[in-house]
Amino acid sequence: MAITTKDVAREAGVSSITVSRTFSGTHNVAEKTRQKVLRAADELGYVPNLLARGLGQRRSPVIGLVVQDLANLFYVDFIEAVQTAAQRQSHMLIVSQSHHRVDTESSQINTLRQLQVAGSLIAAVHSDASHLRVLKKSGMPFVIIFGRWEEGDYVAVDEVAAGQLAGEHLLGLGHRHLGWVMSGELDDLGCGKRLRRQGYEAALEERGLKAEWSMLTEGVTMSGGIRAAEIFLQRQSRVSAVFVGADRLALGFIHGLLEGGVRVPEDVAVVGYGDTHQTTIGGLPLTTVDVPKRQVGERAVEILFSRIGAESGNGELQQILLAPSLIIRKSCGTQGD
Amino acid sequence: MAITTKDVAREAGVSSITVSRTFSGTHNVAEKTRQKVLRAADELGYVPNLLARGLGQRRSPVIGLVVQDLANLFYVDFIEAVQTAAQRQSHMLIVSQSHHRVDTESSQINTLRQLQVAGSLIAAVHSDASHLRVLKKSGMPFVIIFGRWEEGDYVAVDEVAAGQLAGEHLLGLGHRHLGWVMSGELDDLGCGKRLRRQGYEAALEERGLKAEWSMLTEGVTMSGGIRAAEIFLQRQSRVSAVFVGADRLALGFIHGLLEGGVRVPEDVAVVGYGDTHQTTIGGLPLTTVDVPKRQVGERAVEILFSRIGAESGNGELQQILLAPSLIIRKSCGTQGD
DNA sequence: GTTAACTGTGATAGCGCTATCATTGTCGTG
DNA sequence: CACGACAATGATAGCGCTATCACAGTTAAC
Repeated sequence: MAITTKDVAREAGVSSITVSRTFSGTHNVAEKTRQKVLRAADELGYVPNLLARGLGQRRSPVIGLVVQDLANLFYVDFIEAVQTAAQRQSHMLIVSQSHHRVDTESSQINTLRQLQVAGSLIAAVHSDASHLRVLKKSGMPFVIIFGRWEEGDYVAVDEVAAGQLAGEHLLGLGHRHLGWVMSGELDDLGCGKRLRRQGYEAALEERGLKAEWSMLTEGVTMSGGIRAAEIFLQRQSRVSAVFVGADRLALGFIHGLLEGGVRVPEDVAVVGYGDTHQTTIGGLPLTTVDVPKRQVGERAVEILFSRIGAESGNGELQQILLAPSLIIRKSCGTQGD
Repeated sequence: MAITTKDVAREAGVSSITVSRTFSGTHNVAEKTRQKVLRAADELGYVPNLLARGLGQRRSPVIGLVVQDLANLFYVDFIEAVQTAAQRQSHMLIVSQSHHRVDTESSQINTLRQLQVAGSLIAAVHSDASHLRVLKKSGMPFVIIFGRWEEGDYVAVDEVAAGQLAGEHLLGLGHRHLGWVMSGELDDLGCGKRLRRQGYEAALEERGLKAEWSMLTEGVTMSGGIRAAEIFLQRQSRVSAVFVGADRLALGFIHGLLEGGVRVPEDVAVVGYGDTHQTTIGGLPLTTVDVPKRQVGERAVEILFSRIGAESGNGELQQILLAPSLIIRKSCGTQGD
């Protein structure tokens, strides 16, 4: 039913291979022939079938992306960057979500393999990476993002530096009684949360201090943050500054504090992490550790295509750590205040 | 190189078709045979090749989505809903962006066709829909979203109602000198912006009023809104309430007003449109017309799959208009104020 | 016991493209 | 002008799967 290279070939008075070559651009075709073919194709409404092409080449011009949750604003700019970078390489982008579950992640990856995508970007859920090993053996190129997996390529954020940035900022503002809140969910790959915390605690230690209060939440939702604030308030501690390891959590936390009659930043300063577009709560813009999300996407795609282009196996691992930066808004006050 | 049905067949002592049927689930296979096949497949590490399957069936288990700009927060929840709905139907989702250009949109659609996707969702840029007609002829099912195209299926928002909602809210608060700001960019398909404006003006007319100030901006960026505010301020008009046809624009507009020393909502009330996660500026949460974005996604996918399932051509057009709703926050004050 | 309906399996033939090998012609060089 | 280098095109085969047709075996119905 569909119009094929053969139909176009007949119309143009050439062979089907010439038509194929005209459209794939992999071989020289004389300009005159090219024109004939294009005219014939246009006349017939020919559209190349990329599945057929892909079948022969064992891959389709598509890359896959697996993130935890597409509704998370954290990923918005990242995805835009990835799509744009993919498009520049004439590849389409499939997005899917793992919903923080290893089994879902694994099945998404599997489907991508079945679709013969050229490669994938994976925001892996968990440090249990047996399915990644399987994937690696399969030969499909992939790059881990926002997480570290020492056995393969990754582009991640220097989480230790992120924690330090937060800690040093708070210390610099004169706080001496510090705490933290972190999601206690399933470990992310490479234990980013733990590293973030370590960086934070390292900053404190440098001044001979220790976190005086801490808490692990379930999930990274606003309501998780609110609950954390409730618990914080019950303790009536003298803690005056808190690093909250995710913006949504931080916003919830601030909300909870404000509701509880605690002033932010006057009574308690709060630093978030991620910078996720949702920057303000109760009129208070959040000071947070920003992650270069677009850059992560661009670098990851770059690495991915270098793998796709190359013959399998060769090349050393590309393991990139990008530096976070601090965005000072109002939730910690400022030195001048 | 890759493991094929044939390899599995040999290992399991059946024919390759039986293997195929075991994995595609389209025919009965005796439980005992099934087990044998699955065991053999597992042993060999067999993964079905969906390109090959797709080649025969002329479509792949993928649907496409074309939006204007993936970085626009407006689409976040929508995309999440679409991905989830697609996944429920065992389809992957390709996302791409048109960057507000008809030619880009057209080429994205074309690529989707080449990939033999089962169907597409298109947030069409423009009322010039010749490429949509071509697409329709090609037989690939598609549903227009956030826009109206009378020649095909669509799921859109009742823009007139949205404008009315905004107008009535402002009128209800006692405002009598009203204005509006709207993106003057390329028309969206079905002229949503114009309808929104019409609804707004209809609400005013009902009270015998007219918009006393209006402006078209380029693009829907914050800076566009800021520029609009500058121009608004130069006019020194007595306008006390403005409907701004996009949230980003509205936030910029408010920002510009505040910078110019105008109080919001005391001096000027502002209603936005879209409700895009970015809800607050200068400590002021935006009152806005909300659009049921997730619902649009779910309905659109539903319609799309009904087309994919059906034999071509039959069935009447599905043209859905969903009702917007008003989210009252603070940028208009409230009756009580 | 015959017909009919249904279940489970197989053989064959492509789906539309391109890798591979082969062929023809064209040009420059000594 | 003979030779090799290269450019342009073609013929063939096959990528891995399933639609299609075919057929044996089983069960049900009258």
